[in-house]
Amino acid sequence: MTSAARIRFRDVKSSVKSRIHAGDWGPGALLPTEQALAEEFGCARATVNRALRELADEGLIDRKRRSGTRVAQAPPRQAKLQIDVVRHTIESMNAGYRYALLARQTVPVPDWLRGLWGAPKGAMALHLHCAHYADNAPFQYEDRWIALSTVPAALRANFDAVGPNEWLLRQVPYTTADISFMAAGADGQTAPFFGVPSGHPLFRMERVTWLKSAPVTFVRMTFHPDYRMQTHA
Amino acid sequence: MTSAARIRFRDVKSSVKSRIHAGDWGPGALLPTEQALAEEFGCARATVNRALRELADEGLIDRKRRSGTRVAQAPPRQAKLQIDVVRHTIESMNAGYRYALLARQTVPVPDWLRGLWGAPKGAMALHLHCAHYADNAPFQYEDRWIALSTVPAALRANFDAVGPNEWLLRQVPYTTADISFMAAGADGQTAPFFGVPSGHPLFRMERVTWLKSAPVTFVRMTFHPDYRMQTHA
DNA sequence: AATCTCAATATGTCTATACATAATGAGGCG
DNA sequence: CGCCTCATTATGTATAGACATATTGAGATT
Repeated sequence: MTSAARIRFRDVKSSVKSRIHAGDWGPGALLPTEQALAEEFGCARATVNRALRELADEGLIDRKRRSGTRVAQAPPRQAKLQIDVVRHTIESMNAGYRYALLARQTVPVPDWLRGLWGAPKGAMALHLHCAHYADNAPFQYEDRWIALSTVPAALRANFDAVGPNEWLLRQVPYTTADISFMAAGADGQTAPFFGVPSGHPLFRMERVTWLKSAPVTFVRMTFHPDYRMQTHA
Repeated sequence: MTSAARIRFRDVKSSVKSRIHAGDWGPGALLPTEQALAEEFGCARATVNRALRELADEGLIDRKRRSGTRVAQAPPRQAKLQIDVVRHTIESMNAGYRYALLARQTVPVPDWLRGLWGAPKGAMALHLHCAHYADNAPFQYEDRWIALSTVPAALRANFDAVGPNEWLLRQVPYTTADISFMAAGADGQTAPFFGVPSGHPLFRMERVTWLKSAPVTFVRMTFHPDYRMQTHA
């Protein structure tokens, strides 16, 4: 029969992982060397190396040259969030998506935003207010600022059909961003939009976006009262 | 002098990445084969393979056997959150950490939690209320449920010194969890704790935890009014 | 025109070997 | 005793070569 199917790095990886989960090696314990594991599994050291490297990426083990490989002290509690375009979020709920541009204004960048962006005095921005509906129920209120120094094309863009988020994704695809989440009370714009009293708790996400180090956009997304953001896998 | 320093996979990776960022290859574009890139960079195919594999892990490119490697259509907007133990969060702000157990009760698992956990009727739980302070200012209110069927040792544990989160991490280190974030109004417990009026918006995180498929714990963590959760690099 | 078969192809993985690099600890020296 | 030096060691990375595997497009068959 298949005397011993060729070992794959996935087998080594899952085998080591389950031994850790089973408690064979407790937190802080020193694992055998790659050499030793390679002999035990009957494979090349490179195969063990790849397995252990991926486990280290996942945060399950810590590796240090010369010292060896140890089980991580604190198991990783890291959450991955998939930040989708609102339209996709809504469509994946099998709901109808509708979008409306509520207001549009070209203004000097206010001081608080100049600080966030690191923009010079006198910089100009396009300020938009947008509404996103799921099956005609208000879903998200978008308060968007676009840095005209970096994205001047925004002035000539018509945001009636396509929302600024999707438009920006096409214009400047590869950006870096800082995201934060918080609770906020419904204000003069969001309270009437969602039909809740002023001060009502709403989930909010803010994102600052740069292209290299040039400011691109700042957006404050406020969600409907029952919204929950969940970790994804 | 150094005629041509040996190429490393990091060099290949960053070179390909910057070409994509620069727009040399737009979204959807087909990249050269590993073979071709290896010749261009003067290195082995395995080196190019590792570079491209990592870029694919980051979501920047899509790879398919025989079809080749393409620049991803939608640039990845994924956020990684580092969920730390509260004590670490507070200590890393250079603030003094203080913890207090407010209430402790053994009760049958309520229906809403039985649903979340998939627990049988009549299961028992330990229900705790805890307070976490940063420099004596209220920081987080913890409403904790522990499944006694899976973690019976919790009955004999003394949660006066060590909080249930850290205690559980030591008892059952390797678990899977579902995390969600939301906004909540201050209630009978949290409003007096934080000194805000009832209904005041507060950021909340809930986590359901299993060991394999056995329920371990459910926790509802409500944060102080100014709390923001931020993405971490 | 529709479907089926098969060879070509790009990525996926493994091996054996080699050298690079960081960290450690032992031994020597002041 | 404290400090420096250096060999040792485990991981980190590169290479050439090989085989595995999914997918596709072309050509053959229906």
